[in-house]
Amino acid sequence: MNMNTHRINSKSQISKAALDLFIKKGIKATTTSEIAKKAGVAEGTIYRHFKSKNDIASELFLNYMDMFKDRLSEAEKKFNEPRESIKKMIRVFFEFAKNEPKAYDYIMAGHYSELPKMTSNFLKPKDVFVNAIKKGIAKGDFTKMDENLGAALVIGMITRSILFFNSGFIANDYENIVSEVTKAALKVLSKEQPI
Amino acid sequence: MNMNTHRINSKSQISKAALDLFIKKGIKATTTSEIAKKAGVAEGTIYRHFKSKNDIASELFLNYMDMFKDRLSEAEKKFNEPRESIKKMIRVFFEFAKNEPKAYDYIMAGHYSELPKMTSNFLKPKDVFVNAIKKGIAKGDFTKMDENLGAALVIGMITRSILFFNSGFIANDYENIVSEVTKAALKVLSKEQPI
Amino acid sequence: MNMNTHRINSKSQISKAALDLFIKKGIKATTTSEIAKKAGVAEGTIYRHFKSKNDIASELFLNYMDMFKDRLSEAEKKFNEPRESIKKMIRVFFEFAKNEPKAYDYIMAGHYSELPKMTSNFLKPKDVFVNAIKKGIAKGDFTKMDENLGAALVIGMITRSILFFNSGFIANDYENIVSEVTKAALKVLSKEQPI
Amino acid sequence: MNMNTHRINSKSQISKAALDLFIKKGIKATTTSEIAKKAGVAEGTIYRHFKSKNDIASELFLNYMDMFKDRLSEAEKKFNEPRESIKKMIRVFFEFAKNEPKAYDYIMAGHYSELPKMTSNFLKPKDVFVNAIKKGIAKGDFTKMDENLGAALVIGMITRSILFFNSGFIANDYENIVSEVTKAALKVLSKEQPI
DNA sequence: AATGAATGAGGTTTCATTCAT
DNA sequence: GATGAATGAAACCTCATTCAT
Repeated sequence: MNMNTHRINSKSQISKAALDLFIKKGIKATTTSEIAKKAGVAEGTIYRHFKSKNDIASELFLNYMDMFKDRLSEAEKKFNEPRESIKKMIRVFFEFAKNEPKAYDYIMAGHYSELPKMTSNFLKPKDVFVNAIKKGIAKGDFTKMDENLGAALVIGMITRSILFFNSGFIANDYENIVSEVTKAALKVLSKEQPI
Repeated sequence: MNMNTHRINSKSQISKAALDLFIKKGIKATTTSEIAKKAGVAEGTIYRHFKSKNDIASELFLNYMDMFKDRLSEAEKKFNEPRESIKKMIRVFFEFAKNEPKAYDYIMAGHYSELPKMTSNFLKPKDVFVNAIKKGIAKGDFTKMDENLGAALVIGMITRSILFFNSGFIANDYENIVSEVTKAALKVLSKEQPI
Repeated sequence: MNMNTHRINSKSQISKAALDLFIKKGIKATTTSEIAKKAGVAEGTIYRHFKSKNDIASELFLNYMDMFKDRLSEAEKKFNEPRESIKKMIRVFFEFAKNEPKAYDYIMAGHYSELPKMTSNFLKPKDVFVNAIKKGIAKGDFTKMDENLGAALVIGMITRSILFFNSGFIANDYENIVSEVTKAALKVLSKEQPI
Repeated sequence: MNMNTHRINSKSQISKAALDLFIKKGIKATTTSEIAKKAGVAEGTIYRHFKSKNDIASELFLNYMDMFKDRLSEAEKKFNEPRESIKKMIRVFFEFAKNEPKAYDYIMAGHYSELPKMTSNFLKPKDVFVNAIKKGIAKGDFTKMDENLGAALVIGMITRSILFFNSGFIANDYENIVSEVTKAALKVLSKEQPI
């Protein structure tokens, strides 16, 4: 009997199981026993791969947050034109929510607030927006405003739209929503009325 | 020794203490012992006023959500002009966040998702926005769009701005932010560029 | 407002309520709050009349046990003829079960075993049977046997029959059962076949 | 320190400890802490083997009741002659009380009445007696009577005798009591006077 | 005498973590 | 690496009793 047959990667099984449960019930409300059962491993096995339950939660959060921020960063850097950067970032935001729904939900749910202290002196996704907006203002493409407020407005529109869409409140199809949100964001940021 | 016998109002002490802790740590992560200590009562006293810890959380959520929705409803009904309704609702939103910061935080934090099932077939705050937007579109004041998407855009801008403001990201003063958000919301909803 | 209007006798209300509940759920499982509610008094009132919850249980047990034993004693003393004594005692036993069903159930349920220590150096009901049987043997009316065993046989038949009857297992009517049990008891005790 | 790690059989230790305590004090009055201490395990260990304290009580009751009923059934089936069946059943009853005194006490104490609801639509021990008596009446060996009443009389004599014997009221030796009770039971059931 | 809010000890249960295998 | 029984601290909750009114 090959003990490793179906145990190619216990760690990733555990991560996946934990992610699902953390999203659904929160970190505190998820038990190690549930994680183990869902991952198909023994409870003790969790502790060969993670220091503690919170450790799983932290690792997941940090990884996904980083991944998300990197995708936004890439999008931003792709264009010199701030308007194009913003457009691309909005699309990437929506795409991330669509293609990595669990990662997205976990990041957004804010369950990490249950963690002791997520020291967050690293670059955050919002900072990528702030940068792009700052550039746009400097270039004269965007109307003068506090760039953090600008980021709040744009990110707020995106996230709430995704939330409402996922809740089934909005009938429009996905592409349509992306384009509506993009239009709205540019309206808000632009000096001149976009056509 | 019996300092709390016939305390003016044990129930409200408990509610207040629980609210603070629920916001800070979530419902599950808050212990009844912490609530009791903070409220200055014995742990058993909690159960003379509430059926369970979750019961406190539910009552708080339902009460505050109702209060919030009522204030928005009032604001909406005050004007015939949808644009004026929206303006007032945005102000009321910000005002609620400022004057009842704990109620606001609790509602927004989404900790109630830890509760068994908050059956929410009652009128939600977003529905008040949806109504006003629908009216505005009918009247020709607002551009044609899915009214739920419109609500998502407006509410998203408001909530994210409040979040960023409370996090200290935005330097602008409060009044300024309210007016910027209002301007942006009308830009997004309007057919014609507002002056 | 006359406060005493419906409070003629709090103590007996409490006793009655407690008896019902003790029978149904046992002493430990009955709460003072339930007793108070059922008795229509405040929880604190219980402690004006009884030292403790167990005190109610003891008082009830002692009172009813005494009452029961006295009725049996009376029955026994009424006749010189042991056979007649036994007949009467069996009838009194059944009658007690019928007329004071709660007292009977409480005594029989054995819930008093939950009490700290029911010191039982008083005369017990079984001793009345033992006496009558001893006399009958001395007189030559009853067959020679350990008088305690005789009492066990007779009491066993009575109590089990009542139990089965109250459980709805036996279709016969009450009178019939009394007479059948009496006949059986005499059969068991008698030297000669009773006619 | 970890003296109990991989103890031979924690579950049976817990069962045994619980049985003793349930008999002595009742289910409700027995605490999980007492059970754990007596079983030599940690309190939490109880819950690896049982869903709840009541679960232990139910399992014990169901198991022992079944075991008891099976032994009676076997005894009944061993003979075609109803008189022989009854004789054997009485002996088996006494033997069970002697050899499995705790199981017997637990079944008889009626503490299971503290359990939520022991749905008892399974075959009960008394039904085995009812069957044998019915057969005896049909065969003309036993006098005509309600077979449930007959079972009540016989079971009553047995159980009360055992109770009195265990309480030290009866001086006779065990064998003697069994034979006296058997004689009495046949007297009660038989048409003709047994010699 | 009566009330009932408050108490707090103690009950049952949960669960992250350990460790012998 | 993996297991899973056992642990025990700590969680939630109950309830007999007290005491200011």
